[in-house]
Amino acid sequence: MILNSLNPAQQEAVKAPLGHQLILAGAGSGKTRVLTHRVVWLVEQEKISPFNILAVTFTNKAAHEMRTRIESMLKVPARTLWIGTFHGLSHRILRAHWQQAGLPQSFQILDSDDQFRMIRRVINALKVDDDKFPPKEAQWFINAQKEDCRDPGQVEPRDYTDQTFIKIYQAYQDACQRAGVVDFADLLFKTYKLLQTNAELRTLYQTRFRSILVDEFQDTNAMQYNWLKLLAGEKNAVMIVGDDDQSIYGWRGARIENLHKFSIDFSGAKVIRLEQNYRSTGTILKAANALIEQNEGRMGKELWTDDAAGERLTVYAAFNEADEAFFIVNRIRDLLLNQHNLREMAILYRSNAQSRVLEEALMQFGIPYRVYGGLRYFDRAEIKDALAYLRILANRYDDPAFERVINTPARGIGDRTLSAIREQAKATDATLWQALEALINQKYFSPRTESALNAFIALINSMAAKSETLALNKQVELMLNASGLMDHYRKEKGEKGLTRLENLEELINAAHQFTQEGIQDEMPPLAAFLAYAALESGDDQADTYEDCVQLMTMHSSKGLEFPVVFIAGCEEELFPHYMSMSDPHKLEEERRLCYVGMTRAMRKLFMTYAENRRMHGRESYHRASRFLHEIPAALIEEIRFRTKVSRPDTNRTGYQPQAMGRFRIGQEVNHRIFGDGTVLDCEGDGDDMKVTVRFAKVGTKVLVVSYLTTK
DNA sequence: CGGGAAAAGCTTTTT
DNA sequence: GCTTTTCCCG
Repeated sequence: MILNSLNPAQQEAVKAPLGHQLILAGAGSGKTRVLTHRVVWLVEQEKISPFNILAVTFTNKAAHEMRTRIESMLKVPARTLWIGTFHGLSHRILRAHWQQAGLPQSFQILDSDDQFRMIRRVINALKVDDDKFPPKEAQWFINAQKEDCRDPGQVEPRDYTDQTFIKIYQAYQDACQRAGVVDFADLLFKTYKLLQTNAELRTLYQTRFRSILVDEFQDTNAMQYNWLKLLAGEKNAVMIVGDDDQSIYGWRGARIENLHKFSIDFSGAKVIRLEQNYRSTGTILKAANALIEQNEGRMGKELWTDDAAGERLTVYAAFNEADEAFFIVNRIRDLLLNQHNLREMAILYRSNAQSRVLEEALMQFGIPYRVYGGLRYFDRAEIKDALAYLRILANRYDDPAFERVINTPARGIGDRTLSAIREQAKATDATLWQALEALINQKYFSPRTESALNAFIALINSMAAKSETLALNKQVELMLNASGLMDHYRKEKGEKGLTRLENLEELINAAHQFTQEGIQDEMPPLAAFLAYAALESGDDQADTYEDCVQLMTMHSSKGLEFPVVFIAGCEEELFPHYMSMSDPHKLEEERRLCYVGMTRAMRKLFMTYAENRRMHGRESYHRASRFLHEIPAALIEEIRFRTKVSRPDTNRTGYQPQAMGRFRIGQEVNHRIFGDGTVLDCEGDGDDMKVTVRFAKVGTKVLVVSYLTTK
């Protein structure tokens, strides 16, 4: 094994004796290399079998990447090595011991949308006022309780509101149990409870995993911490890798203090700091260090580099969001002329809503771009419909699937019928399918409704019978046609229907591909495919080969790097976000987010803000973000076209707002026919000047100035 | 049952 | 304000 490609701190981490280790790994310090080398070291030097190693990550992407790297470095096969997400690993354990966990063998996983619908149904069934107890808040409450390992009976109600939420939590758990479904938090919680109560299984896993490695530890929540502690037991060695300065998921339950707790709970834990950065220029690191120093209670860490200082950061003060977008686009065009590829550039922002203006500007200049973090494939409505059919084929009692499928496509089963079924289910503590059968036996429905319902039951049963012996992809194909889903979406007019059809057809391919690659242990193919869809719904979406500008939130940029980074919207109220400004802890998290954004940049970092921005329909004026003021002025080159008049230069391809006469980018204008609008771009001068204007009512148009009046 | 109008959100996201 | 969801009616 070759270790001389690693620096001393990295080597220390890789070669550390078997015991607890806390690796504080700064941004761009090569933590994935350390983790993968460590696993190889354990196998080759410590002679630990891959069978005895467990590596835990947060995302499937990270898990896949780690496995690929380790397998390419190891000489022995690593199939027995467990690498996965907390959820994936828990799922695997629950599948193996479904009986002991009190689950049906065919149990299915609810995603957050399914969970939401289920909770909404429970609230209605309990006749609780959903204005006072919105499903969203109930969902939040339930997940927060689970993250702290509390069953409904273990929650201490502080007031009447809590009592009602506890009632909803209890009813929701009962409904899940009857339907044989578990939500994401349940995967971990049930595994935790299983190992806690079942000494035999606990010993089995504790004996097996002699060495445990956890990535991105600052993102763990309370339950994940307990889960890990339980699995580690008294004897096993645990190495965690994390960075307190990059903790940006506090709002979804991540506990930054888990990093501090680790050194106490896991006795003798040694702290190793990886501070040498291999990504950014000295200037970028200096700026990021200065920013993060403003936070209190840090574990302490300062990134440094052997690299040159590089260029100063560019800060641009824009009039408004359109001006900001055009500044960025102009810079991208400049960079293109300077041998940069589009894929080397990223535009980062605080919230997704900011992408629209940026997209419009990019589009106007014909610059290809890619927005990350849209709707994922397995989250699309048509795909969820199809999956719901598959789920009900596997398990008739899957209530969320039943609700989705019962009248999609429309087959004459209306709301009234459905509420009768729900009432019956509630009254007899049964699943919807059971309630439906009971009501038919009681001759409850009108003949017309009854025949529609019988047709539905027959459809599901016949699909199940027919598809039993088929290969997975043929099962999917049969279901899509027999259910009428294909016909349903074929009828939908326009581009939308066509895309949906394509998506459905793609599902057949996905199923086919899944069986080809399928190494899914003992699980039946259909159950395995459904679990895959719920747990691993495509973060492999990135076609990095396409050369285009990358647009994403700073949250989704974590772990990535780009030669050129633009951070847009560096204004008070937007970044830090107004929802996070009053709480010092939230404010510090915003600062860490800024730190994450800045440390994505390898060579050049731009930070821009708009003095005037339309937010929630209002024009609002904001000052530059405090984060900009926390960066030493010497590291910044500020551009402010309105106060610093630059000489007109016709050779310049960059931004020239001074040469625009009466109109400038961002100006509000009025047109006799098109109404009010905003100037997006100007070309030429005098009366021949052409102006691109986005009108509120009719969209974007290019006009000659004489038809416009300033506002 | 589907379309249009009214109403309700409106930070960040993975599993 | 703009977009998504819900609600109501033909």
